Amino acid sequence: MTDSTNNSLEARPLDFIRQIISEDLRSGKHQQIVTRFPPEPNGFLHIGHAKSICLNFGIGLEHGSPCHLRFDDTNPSKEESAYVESIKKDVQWLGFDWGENLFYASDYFDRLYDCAIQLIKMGKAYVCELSADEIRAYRGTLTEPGQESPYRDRTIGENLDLFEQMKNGACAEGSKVLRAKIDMSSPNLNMRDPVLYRILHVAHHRTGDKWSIYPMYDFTHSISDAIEGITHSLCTLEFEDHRPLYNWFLDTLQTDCHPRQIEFARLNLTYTVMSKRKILQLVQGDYVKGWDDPRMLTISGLRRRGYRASAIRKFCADIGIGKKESWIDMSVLENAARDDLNESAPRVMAVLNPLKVIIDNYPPDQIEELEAQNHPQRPELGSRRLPFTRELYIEREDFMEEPAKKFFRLGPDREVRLRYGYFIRCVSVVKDAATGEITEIHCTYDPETRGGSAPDGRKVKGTIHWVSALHAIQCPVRIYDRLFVTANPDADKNIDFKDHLNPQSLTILENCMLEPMLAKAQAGEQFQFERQGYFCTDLIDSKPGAPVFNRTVTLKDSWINT
RNA sequence: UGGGGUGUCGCCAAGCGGUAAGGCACCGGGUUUUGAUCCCGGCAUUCGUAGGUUCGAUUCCUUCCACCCCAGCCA
Repeated sequence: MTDSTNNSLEARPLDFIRQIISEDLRSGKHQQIVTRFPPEPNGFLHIGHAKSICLNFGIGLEHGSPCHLRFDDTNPSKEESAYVESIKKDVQWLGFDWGENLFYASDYFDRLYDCAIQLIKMGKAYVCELSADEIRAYRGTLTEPGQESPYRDRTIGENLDLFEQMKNGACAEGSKVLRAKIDMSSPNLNMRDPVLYRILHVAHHRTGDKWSIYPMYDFTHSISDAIEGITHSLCTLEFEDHRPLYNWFLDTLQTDCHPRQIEFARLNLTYTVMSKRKILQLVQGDYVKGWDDPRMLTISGLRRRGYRASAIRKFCADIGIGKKESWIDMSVLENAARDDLNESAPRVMAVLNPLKVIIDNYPPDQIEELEAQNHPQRPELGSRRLPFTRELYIEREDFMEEPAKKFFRLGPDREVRLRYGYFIRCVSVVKDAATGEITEIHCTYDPETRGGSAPDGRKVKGTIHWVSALHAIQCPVRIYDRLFVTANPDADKNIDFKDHLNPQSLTILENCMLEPMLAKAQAGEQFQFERQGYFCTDLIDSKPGAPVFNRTVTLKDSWINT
C-alpha cells in the first residue's frame, strides 16, 4: 500500500516550479536550493496557505534542503505574537519542520536600515514630504505617467539627516516617507518611486518601541530573501508586477545572493471565502465561533473538523501548481478527507436520529455480545464486542412506513440485517396518538441469523446500524455543512458575501445514541460512523467520559441522489 | 486607451513539433453484513479565435477575442 502511494506520487509530473528547480540543480546554477514560507502574523493560516506551505516545505523535503519559516512582520499595527504562535503550531501540525530556520523580518531591521542608508548615499532614495494623498496624485494613473516629487532632488546629506530624524521619532506619522528614486513614468506603477519606509509610532510585538519607522513589503522581502540565501522565492500571482522592483533592490544593492521570484496561482475553493479580510469579518462578526470554528477552512478549523494533516497534504498534491486563476471544487477537499479517513478511521456504530425498536421474541433480560470488526478492509485493526438486547435504536431514516421504490431498508413486514447482529422483521408500528409520529416499532428476530448470515442462505436487501438502548451513550453530535450556499460567495460586488452564509451550516443533534466504547474516545480521535460519515471528538468541548462529536464529512451516498 | 499575466473535458491538470496522461465530478457494470470502500468500463477526432510555417502544431509565428492583476505611507 505504501509502495503504491509512493509510486503514484513519483509518477506525478513536476509542476512548472519544480521543473525550474530541477533544471537549476541539473545545470549547476545551484548546488542546493533554499525556499521559504513568509507569512504575515496578522491572522490564522488557512487552506490557501497550506498550498504554499506544501509547495515550499515540500520542495525542501524532496531535495533534502532547508525551507525557512520567516514572519513578515513589518506592520506592527496589524500583527500580534498570538498569530505567530498559531502559525508555528499549524505549520508543525501540517507535518513540516523549519529546524533552525525560524526567522523574522524584524530581525533584519538594522540591516534593512543600513540598506536604506546605502540607497540614499547612492542617490537612489530620498525623503519625501508629500502627504499620502499627494503621493497618490503624483503617481499618475494606469495610462498616464506620474510626476516627480518636489523633494526628489534633495542632497544626499539632507536626505541622510531627514531619514535620521524619521528614525529618531522626531517626525509625526505621515509627515515623511523614504522613497526609492526609480522612474515616475514607468508603465509599472510599482517602479514609480515606491515608498521604502513609513513613520509608525506603534510598538512592535518583537522590537518594542525601538523603531518609529518600519520598512515596506517590497523592500523588506527582497532583502530578507537575499540575507537568508533563498534561491527560489515563491509567491502568488499578484506579485508578478512587483518582480521588477524585487530585482531592482537586489541589483542596486548588489547583494551576494539574488533569489529568483516565481509566481503561482493562489487557491480558490468553491463554497468558501479565502481572503484574510473576509475570514476576519466572519470571526469578529460572530458569524462563526472563532478562527478554529470547524466550518472555517483555517488550518485550525480543519483540524477541529477532523481533517488529518495527511488529508490536507493530499489535497494540495491533487490540485497542482499553475499560473491559471482556478477554482477548485469543494468536493476535491472533501474527497481528500474521505480518502484519508477511509484508510485510517475505525468503524463504529452511532445512531444520530434514534427510533426505538423492540424485538418481541427476544428474551427480556438477555444480553449478548456480538463481535464487530473495527475495519473490514484491515483485519489487523481487530474487533470489538457489541452488546445486543431486546430494545435497540436504529436510525429513523432507516424505516419507512410506506417504502419508496428503491428503499432497501426496514418497513412493515420487511426484513433487514442488523449489522453484525440478526435479521429482524418489522411486525408493527406504534404512533403517538396526538401527533401521528412513530414512537417505536416492533420486530421479531431470527435466532438462526446471529452474526448476520442466514443458514438457509436467504438474502436480505439492506443492512442497517443499531445500538443497544440499554448500553448506548447519549451525546451531542454536531453536523457541519458548507458555510456558504453559493459556489462563489463574492462573485457579485453588490451583494455582501455574508448574505450567502448557509443557515444550516451547523446542526446540533443532542440525543444521538452511540455504541458504549465511544465514551472512552480521546479528544481529536477520528471514527467512521458506519453508513453516515467520518466524525471526530471535538478537541475543545469534549470532556473525559463525555465526548462531543463533529462530523468531518459524509460518506458518499448514492441513495440520497436517487 | 498603459503595464503584467492566463486561456487543454463540468472543475483542476499533464503535454515542451509526431498525432490529447491523471485526479475530482458524472454515468454504466461487478464484488460487498457500510446504498461506503474496492474493482472494471465510459467520459476532449480536440486543445480561446482566425490565419501562417511544417510532411506533421495543443506545442513555433502572427491576428483577434475573453478573463485576471496593478494607481496602500497593507502584505
